[in-house]
Amino acid sequence: MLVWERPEPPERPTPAPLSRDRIVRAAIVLADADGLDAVSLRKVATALDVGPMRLYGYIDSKEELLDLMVDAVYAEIRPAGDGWREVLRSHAEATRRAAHQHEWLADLLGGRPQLGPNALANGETVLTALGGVDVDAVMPVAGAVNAYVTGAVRREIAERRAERATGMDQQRWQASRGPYLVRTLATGRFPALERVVRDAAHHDADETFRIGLDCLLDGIAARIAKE
Amino acid sequence: MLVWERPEPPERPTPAPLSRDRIVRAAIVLADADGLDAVSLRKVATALDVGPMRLYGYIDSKEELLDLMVDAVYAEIRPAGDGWREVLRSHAEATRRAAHQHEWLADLLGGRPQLGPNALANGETVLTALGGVDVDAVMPVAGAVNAYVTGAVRREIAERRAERATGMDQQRWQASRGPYLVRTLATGRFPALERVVRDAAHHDADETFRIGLDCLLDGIAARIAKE
DNA sequence: CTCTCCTTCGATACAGCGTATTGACCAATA
DNA sequence: TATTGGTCAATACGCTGTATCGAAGGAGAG
Repeated sequence: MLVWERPEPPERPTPAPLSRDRIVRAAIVLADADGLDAVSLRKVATALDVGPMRLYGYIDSKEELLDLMVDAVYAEIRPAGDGWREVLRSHAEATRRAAHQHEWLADLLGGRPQLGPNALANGETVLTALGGVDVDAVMPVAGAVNAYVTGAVRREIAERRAERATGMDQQRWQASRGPYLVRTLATGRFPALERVVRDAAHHDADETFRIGLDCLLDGIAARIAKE
Repeated sequence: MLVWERPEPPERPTPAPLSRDRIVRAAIVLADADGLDAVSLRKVATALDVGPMRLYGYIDSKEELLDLMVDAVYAEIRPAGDGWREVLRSHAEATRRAAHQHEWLADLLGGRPQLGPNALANGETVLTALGGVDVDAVMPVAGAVNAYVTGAVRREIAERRAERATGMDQQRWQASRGPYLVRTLATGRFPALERVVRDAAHHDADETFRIGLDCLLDGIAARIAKE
């Protein structure tokens, strides 16, 4: 059969060039836009114009993808400063900033040991800054700051989401949590809570985070100086 | 047709008596045994000998079930002691103990605002203990302890799981994380990390938790005393 | 150069998920 | 007794992560 009447070979779809980097980037775009629940291997694959199982050439499971996402964010967290205290604070605040930019990070923080290269590099920077400190105290101290950051960020993001959820349709505000809390406090069963809500100054999220962090750093300074 | 040859009416299955309490208990049993992933509305329903949709009479969504589970655990956390410091420490350690008993709690801690009656009662107890403290400092201080506990517990449980996962089949140990870390440290790219791993005393989980908590409480004491 | 085998890869398929829909059933009313 | 209204749970939908397996492509032998 002549070329002219012979159909072209079936258009072999150019296999989209793939890499962990492209996959992770696509996943992060999805997560930034619509939260972690929006990250499914199928959606990531679709975004890359690829079948879902293609991804399994690059990762073994979805958990690994999430690990890669977290490590990718750690690349943006570069603590800096002079002396252990400044570096620890910088690390804490950079992590918090990253979580503001990628709220889904709050869902993952502390969920699995982070052993990716960027997380390790981050740890290295922090531990280097603690080089002058008694070596036995280094891990617990760095760990404590990490723990505080994890917990504080998670709570902050959780609250932000709750507010957003109730604020979205204000007509449903009536059925939502604000009035529930007001009603509950009004029962008088929680006088201490009530007092604080009524009388205390309202610190914003930045202040609250900084106050807790300062307390922790003060306590660490005292402990380090003691030795 | 005579009674004798007439069949009995179809056995109407006695509707299993249900309640939020029974549902939550069943869910907790599942989660304790096989982790949060093992908690599906279907499995909970099956455990109660009931169709999945029956549950929606008692809860509106799975998230609500998880909220109820967390609040049920808060019922077991009763901080006690004399003075704010003892109560805060008691709260922290009781929460940690609860997470040891219910590892899935670590997955949920800090994930959503806890407004259940037991969580509120818990907060009330803590805030009462902080009654003598400057009212403006109470929330940030209690929040900081909560944040630390959340983060520390999450990391601890995450590490415990990782160890368990690699320890389970020790033949696969070779392909697992331990050697990866050894190899990575051996590259020399992380000298500070290496130094700490090599030279530092290894605190166990109890000590590590306590050290961080002590730092935080020391810092809080200093801040409170200042005013 | 051709044929065969082996490996690689991704489409299909599966088991399970949360929950919207809807049809059936029961009790109360006309 | 007939009808209607409301309640409740069985079915069904769209989605998930990933095991399986058939097909296609490359390498090696005749």
